[in-house]
Amino acid sequence: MERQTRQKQAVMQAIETSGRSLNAAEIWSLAQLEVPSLNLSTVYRQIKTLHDEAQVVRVDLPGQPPRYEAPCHAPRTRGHEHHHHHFHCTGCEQVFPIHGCPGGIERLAPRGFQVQSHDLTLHGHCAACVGA
Amino acid sequence: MERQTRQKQAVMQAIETSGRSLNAAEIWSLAQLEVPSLNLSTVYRQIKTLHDEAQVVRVDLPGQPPRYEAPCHAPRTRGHEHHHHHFHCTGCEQVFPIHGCPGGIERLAPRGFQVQSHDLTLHGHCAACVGA
DNA sequence: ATCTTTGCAAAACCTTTGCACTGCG
DNA sequence: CGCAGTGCAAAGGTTTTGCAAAGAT
Repeated sequence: MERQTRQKQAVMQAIETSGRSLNAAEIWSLAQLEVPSLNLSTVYRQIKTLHDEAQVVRVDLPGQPPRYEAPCHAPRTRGHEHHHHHFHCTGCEQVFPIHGCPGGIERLAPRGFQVQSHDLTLHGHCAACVGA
Repeated sequence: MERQTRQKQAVMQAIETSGRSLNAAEIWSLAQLEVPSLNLSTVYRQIKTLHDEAQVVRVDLPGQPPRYEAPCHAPRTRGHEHHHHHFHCTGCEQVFPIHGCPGGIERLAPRGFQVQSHDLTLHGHCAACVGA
């Protein structure tokens, strides 16, 4: 049976309250504000558990370590995660969700290929880094 | 001054003749057919050299180790690499180039964000794996 | 008291680096 | 020959795992 611990809560809360996608180290930093003794291994283990329970979604961006974010149920579609993409700021390295999606992507595949899904990542400067 | 070696030729040839994007291990396997004693470190070093010389292009797909491919000069645009994306086959794990690109991607960014570039990856089954 | 979860340290995995040797020019 | 390039082994960075101790129920 699953137990409630300060560590687990700290990890979950870090992911939920950030509003963006965090990698393991970022989650660790944030969760340590809550539980200073928190160990990185524990963060990885909690991430794995939460991911298996579909409490967090893994976000893979090209050339980057995996990030994790809280499931976004906005236009709730039968329990499915809302389809969205990500903006990667090359200034502060933070990753933000973006909600649109260009159409007609299936048409780009070579003839005979079958598209199951797609990932789109935008790179650039976030509002804060454009100003700076 | 730069020297010609069997190892360098084997690495370059593996990348050029494959017609797709290869990771370090794949390059190693292929190049070893040519030079069986080839060391993985040498492969990494040659990749780095070739990449610095713009002889190979690095391809990062979400959640995957970096791959490398020969530059595609098709619609040669003043020496620039032709802008393209990739199709990742979830069956055979191979990666293929795709040449279209959906428009209006900049419009997806949040207000105040500045888009510099983008990556698009399609996932699915390639023609061979659809048939199988 | 039981049994999951934790912290620590070691291992695993991929990539890079130090160093002496090979071999191209 | 001289020095770029190679092989090997060791080191780095990140994630995973083994194990004894801690702590939730």
